[in-house]
Amino acid sequence: MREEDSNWFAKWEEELPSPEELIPLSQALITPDLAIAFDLHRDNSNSGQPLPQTTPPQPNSSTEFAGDSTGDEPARTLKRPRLVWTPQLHKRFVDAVAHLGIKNAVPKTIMQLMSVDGLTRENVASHLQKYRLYLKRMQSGGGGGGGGDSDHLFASSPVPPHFLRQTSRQSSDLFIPSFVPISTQQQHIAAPPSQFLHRQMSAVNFTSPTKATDQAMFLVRQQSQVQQPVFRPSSLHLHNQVANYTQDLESGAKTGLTLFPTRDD
DNA sequence: AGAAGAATAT
DNA sequence: GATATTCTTC
Repeated sequence: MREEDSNWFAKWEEELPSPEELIPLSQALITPDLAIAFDLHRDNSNSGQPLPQTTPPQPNSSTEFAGDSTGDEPARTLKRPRLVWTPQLHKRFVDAVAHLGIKNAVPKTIMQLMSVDGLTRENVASHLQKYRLYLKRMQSGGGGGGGGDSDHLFASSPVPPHFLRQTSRQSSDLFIPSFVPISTQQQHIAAPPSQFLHRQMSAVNFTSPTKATDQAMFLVRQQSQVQQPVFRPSSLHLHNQVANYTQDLESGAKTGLTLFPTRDD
């Protein structure tokens, strides 16, 4: 039973740094049905590749109703399928929170930063609540243990130090959102097809050497011109390095991720 | 009124 | 256990 854990972890370490993992985040969202169908927690080796979106939960498009129009209501009163928080999606979540700072990291803002089409504030709120509990748990006694086995999802994404501050507020979080939401609304923005959209997020490198694993997760692909982050803690300068997350948004595809691959607007 | 957060429910 | 939904408070 536990062997599996060791296994996937070991495997994880070796296979993580592959470019595949670093490239596209275009498929951050998977429909629950799909997730279940493909049995997600199988192997992340190919998680970089967009999942085969062959069977979207397309409710219905034909929908011929004999006299009743209540059936075809694209309204918002429809029940969305359960959201599955994949490691990719969670990563995006953590990034957003990290760059907003704990203070500004509220569901709405996080949601906007993530700019995932279909993602609701409630989705984020729920996840945030759980994530906070995880952080708290980690502060209590998780530090030594290094992590339980019940938080695989959260463990899949490194936790910025700012999240784990002492139980007291040192100097609050003086974080300046170094970048603006892709779109205030939930519309897709037109992106130059031939242009890479590198959303550069700045964050401090965590000093917790959980092994090369963590580093692998920092999508440090290239550090050509690292734009000095806007935020600059003039005061205490921790001995942390400034790593830059580079979120590769799909080039040429929809800039905003979408929960629902099939859309007919 | 609307959003955040905690408490519950599925 | 993971998400959703409800409830309370701001």
